[in-house]
Amino acid sequence: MSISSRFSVGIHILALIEINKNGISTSEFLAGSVNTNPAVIRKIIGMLKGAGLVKVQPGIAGAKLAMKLSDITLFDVYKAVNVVQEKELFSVHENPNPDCPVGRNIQETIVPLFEVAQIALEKSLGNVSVEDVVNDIIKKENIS
Amino acid sequence: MSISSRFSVGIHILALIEINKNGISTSEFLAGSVNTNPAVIRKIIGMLKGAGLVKVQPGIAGAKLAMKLSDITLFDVYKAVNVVQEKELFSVHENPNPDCPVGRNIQETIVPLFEVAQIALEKSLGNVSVEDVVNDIIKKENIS
DNA sequence: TAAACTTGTAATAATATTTGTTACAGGTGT
DNA sequence: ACACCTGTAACAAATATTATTACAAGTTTA
Ligand code: FES
Ligand code: FES
Repeated sequence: MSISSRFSVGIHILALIEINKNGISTSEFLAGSVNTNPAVIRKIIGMLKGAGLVKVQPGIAGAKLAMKLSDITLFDVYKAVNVVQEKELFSVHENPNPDCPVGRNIQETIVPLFEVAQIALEKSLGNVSVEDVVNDIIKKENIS
Repeated sequence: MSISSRFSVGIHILALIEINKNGISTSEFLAGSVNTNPAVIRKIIGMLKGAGLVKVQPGIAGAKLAMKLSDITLFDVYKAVNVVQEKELFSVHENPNPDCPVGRNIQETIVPLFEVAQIALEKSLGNVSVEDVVNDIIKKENIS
């Protein structure tokens, strides 16, 4: 199992809008960089827009950032593109046997533990901004 | 996306072997409690055995614990059942465009950040033992 | 106003992953 | 010999992910 690449693509999109800020970032342009279909990009941009991270308008070419990149954390992107439902990073087997002491309690016991772990993950994502990502890309470009 | 329930089933199996320690925990017995097919249980038990968490022998009915439950953390189970590959909790889109400054750097930039988050998750799982799970189940049973 | 281009969105297809099922070889104990 | 178990592989079914195609509706510009 792996968390959908929608997340990494979302980060990619935001970073590229920034780096291409003097140009026009259409879904086709972005798709060329990510190497996927423009419709995929439009769907993800729609999600980023829903979360207030970008501005786009039907008919008008190009997406723009709606916030400072330093205010957008990876956690914001992660939530925006909806790759993991709340409390559902780990799936738990359904319908355990209610006649078994373990079966009738395992879910209630395990779910909160899984939740703590999920929150630890998400907290970590919250410590990094997309600006950090862009700066790292710029640094890597300058060195090489 | 969700992490395979093999993980929760693995925890369930260990807990049930403990609670049924005076009985014989065959794959059929365990399957009845988890509510799945015995072959699924045998496959998972095989993984737990590979990690040294349980003892089973071909032909001999029943699985036994190979370690003290207090020494088995949820992280141990998680690794044993192989629900997430190392560094691959998050998938990253492949083949980004090497002619784009973002495309040619995004992977190298993002992967370490994802890794930090994954480790935070795993560290959290390492803080809880299967014994804690069993104790919680027992507590819940006694109250109700 | 028409043509050219865009976004938003849905329907569909292709692919991959997860889970369950069936079957059976080979081990063990009665 | 028989009944029972584990280990394992092959297969099937159910889900989820990603890509593709198509088109309505908005915008620009010529
Ligand atoms: S059914 Fe999950 S522990 Fe018994
Ligand atoms: S950022 Fe992923 S291809 Fe440009």
